Amino acid sequence: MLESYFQNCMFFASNLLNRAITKMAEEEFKPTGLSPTYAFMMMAVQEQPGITQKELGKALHVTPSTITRFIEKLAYKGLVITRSEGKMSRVELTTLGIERMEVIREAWKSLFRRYVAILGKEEGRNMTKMLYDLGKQLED
Amino acid sequence: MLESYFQNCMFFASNLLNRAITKMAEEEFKPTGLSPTYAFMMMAVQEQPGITQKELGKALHVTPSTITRFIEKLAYKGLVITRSEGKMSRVELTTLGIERMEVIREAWKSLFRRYVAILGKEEGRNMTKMLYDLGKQLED
DNA sequence: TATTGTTGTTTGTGCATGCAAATGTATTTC
DNA sequence: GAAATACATTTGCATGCACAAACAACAATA
Repeated sequence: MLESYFQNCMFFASNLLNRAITKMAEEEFKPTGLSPTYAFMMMAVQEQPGITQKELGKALHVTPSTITRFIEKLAYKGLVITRSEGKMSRVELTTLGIERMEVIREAWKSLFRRYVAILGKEEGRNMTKMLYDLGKQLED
Repeated sequence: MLESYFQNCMFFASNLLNRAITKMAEEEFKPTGLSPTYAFMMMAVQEQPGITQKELGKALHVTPSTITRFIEKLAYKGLVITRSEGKMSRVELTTLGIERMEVIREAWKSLFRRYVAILGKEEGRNMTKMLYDLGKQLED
């Protein structure tokens, strides 16, 4: 059958998984009014106020251009402000942004709970670690 | 540190991995002139000539709209033709398409070899299966 | 201090992909 | 057999994201 034909291709399998988890994440983050990556960006900024865009990119594994635009949008929504310092631009949360963090944290937990409900706590943790390590191994 | 803060989120880990393997796949499929998903579509069509777009979507786990557009593009490149049969549209390879399959198969093997070189054969297979099963579990 | 190189950010552009609504075709029901 | 329903495809629209080139600030060197 056709499906089994692709089953043993890692690109294919990873795509499948990624679409599934992304969909889940999008649903869970819906109450925050942000899509997951934006929300993670907010968390990173809260965790390290005044963080540089470069650092953000490193932390979230996204490209500088993506960071620029995401931050732009978050700023437009009034959730962060940037202050440019020499050639770099530092980001922090606004009070509105800080307020919003509550829902975001909650959504994060929900996402976690949701896949743990399917996989079990142990398995969820293991799989996550595995994915992370695998990703690290494959990226140069 | 910030990175470790996100390491145990599955959405995050899956994204990391997916970007890594996608990049790899794109590189390996470059000689085919197609990006990986198009190439897989070609393979699926070859495997089951006259396949319906619905079936294609099922096999590749992509949305009907995506299929429509991909097929459109492949048809535009002269690699497939579609013949509409009632409400559905069947796809098959053109001779040009069939010729192209050689490079595609080769690229597919290269991709495989490439991650096997990093992970080992056994591990590569295991990981792929794991990803696939995980994806299946998480998608409803 | 003018030049050259390095590094962080931004902008232009392009693509994969999904969702929701529209369209066209088949099937059922009355 | 006309109307309603179901199903496959297409279209309109939006979004996330990357790459490459441009830009801006800083550092080093001659």
